[in-house]
Amino acid sequence: MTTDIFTSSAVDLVIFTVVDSDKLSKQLWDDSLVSFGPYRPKSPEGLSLFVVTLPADEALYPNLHGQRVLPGGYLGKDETLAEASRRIAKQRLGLSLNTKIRQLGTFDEPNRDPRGRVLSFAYWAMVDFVEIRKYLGGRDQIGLELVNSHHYMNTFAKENFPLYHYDGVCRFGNRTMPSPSALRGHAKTLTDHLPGGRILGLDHDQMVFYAWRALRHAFTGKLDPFRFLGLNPLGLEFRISELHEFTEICRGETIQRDYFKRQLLKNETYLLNTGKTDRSRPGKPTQLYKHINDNLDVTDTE
Amino acid sequence: MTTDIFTSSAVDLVIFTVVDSDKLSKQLWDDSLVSFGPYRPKSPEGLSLFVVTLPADEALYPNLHGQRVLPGGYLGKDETLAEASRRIAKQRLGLSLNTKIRQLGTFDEPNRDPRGRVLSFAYWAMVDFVEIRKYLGGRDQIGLELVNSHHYMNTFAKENFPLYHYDGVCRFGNRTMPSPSALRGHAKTLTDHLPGGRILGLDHDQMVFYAWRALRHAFTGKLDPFRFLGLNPLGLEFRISELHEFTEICRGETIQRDYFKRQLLKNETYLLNTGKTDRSRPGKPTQLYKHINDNLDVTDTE
DNA sequence: TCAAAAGTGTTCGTTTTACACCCATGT
DNA sequence: ACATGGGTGTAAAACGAACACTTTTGA
Repeated sequence: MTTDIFTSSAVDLVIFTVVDSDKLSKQLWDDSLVSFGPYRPKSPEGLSLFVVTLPADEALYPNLHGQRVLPGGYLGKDETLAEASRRIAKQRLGLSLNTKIRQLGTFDEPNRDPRGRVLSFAYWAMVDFVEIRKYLGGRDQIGLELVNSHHYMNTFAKENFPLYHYDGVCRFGNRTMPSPSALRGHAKTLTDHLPGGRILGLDHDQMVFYAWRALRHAFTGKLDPFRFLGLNPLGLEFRISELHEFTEICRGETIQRDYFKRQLLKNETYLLNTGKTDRSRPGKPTQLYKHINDNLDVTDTE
Repeated sequence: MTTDIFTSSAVDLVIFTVVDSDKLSKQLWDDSLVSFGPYRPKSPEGLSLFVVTLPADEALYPNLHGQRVLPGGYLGKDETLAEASRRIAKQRLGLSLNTKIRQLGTFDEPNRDPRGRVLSFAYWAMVDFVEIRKYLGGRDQIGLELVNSHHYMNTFAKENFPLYHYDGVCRFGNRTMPSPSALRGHAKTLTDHLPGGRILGLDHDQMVFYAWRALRHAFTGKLDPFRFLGLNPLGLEFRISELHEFTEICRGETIQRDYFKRQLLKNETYLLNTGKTDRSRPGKPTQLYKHINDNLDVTDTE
């Protein structure tokens, strides 16, 4: 342990995963593992973005009874923060984090942890649902908390302003566009000021929100999101429309179908047309695409 | 002191300042305080961006003899990181940091500090040159290191590719645009791979580079850079062309004069035309502008 | 025959880039 | 007169948003 006399150093992990929520309920025995808050879709809704959570440790946090938090742990003696992140994922979730992990920032509010001064180094990553699925539930009650879905975005837009007023919307917060107000800056709203209120314990809602904002980065401009994340959660071959949906959910905004495709397939894309046709869904059959790099494995820590 | 048994926690500060390098030499007795590297302008060059440095402590770092580093210090017992940053600025530089300070990230390479494992929390800010000027030189040899200037940018463009190939260029590194290569990501070059080689000791070149990238953010889109920085270094009333130059130096790229002005003065600007005419420079007299908020003081820590 | 999803043509307004020329000043 | 820096007109190109219509399938 590396607790010193005055402060402890901990690492907290924001681990995202994306899964088709229709398939989700069929694949899981116990759907209390998956928390949608008040945003459980009534009808099939396609992809949803989740974050991995655990119940708060009753011994450490008697006041947080029943609340859920992000997986975390102490920083070990001779570890780097990245190493600690992967170790903690392994120890607390059983998960081998072999995608890219990124530093989020240090959370150092003196009162952020009721036990005393704990510095938290937050890291984030996205993992494949098939990896995390094995560890859901069980003794440790590993679970998923909804971060975003089309259902959430639609509900939000109905109860507030249309989505184009925002620079991105998710259940853990949003930012309004800078232009309309004379302030000339983004105005952000976190869960404290959202109708649903806090979702996770401690300051972990903040961490999820900032991690989500970093995640949005993977989908800006001409960037290759798979390369950025070190992960392709869509499978080896996929439809453009699947990538479209994935992008919308992660960015928390809608993107025109036709424009998205045209931009994507413009010169120097990271996609390859496999030439195969997929007719697994209703409607006109589609071309399947794959990533130019067959392997996105992450070997280095950064 | 908060050194624990295994690791120390330190805060390092990347403090930027902008000054007209012509005025600079006239105002300073000893211009060895200001290091341009090989990029000292021969003729008047206008604004330059600098970072505040100190000589490395000979006692702590016998191997770094003669090298300069960022101001830093240990994290105190009951301080937040932001408080520590302001305290260290005061103690090591005499400076009251009353502009916005921002977290840069945690540097935790096990071998980054030859003394042993030291976690470094880097913060960055921009301060007014008139503030830092008082403390330059003297016993502590507080000095400035060039980060960017038109002279540097022009030299760089001559020796490499034209500036539009880059997403921003400065003496501590640059990023090439994502599009031309098939990689679909930004490719960055740090001082290790730049002809001049390392500039500061330890891993402080990295810190300056990442801080500079964050600084560039202040000048994107419709953002008000003064609000972002908590500082207006141009004086109460200034020319558009001064703001233009300030922006170019900080972003490390050129922006068209006419386009810059039109964009800036479009609806909902943060500038006010004072109606005054300035004829302090050759050429046609100019309108002077000021910021809509007379006061940019920062009261809260974040 | 119809709904669903994909593919594509076209329009329109805005943003960005570029170039050009004129203006008002001090020297 | 002219160099200097400021102001502005205008045009082309690129980009983004929107809309509509066609295509191809399964039910």
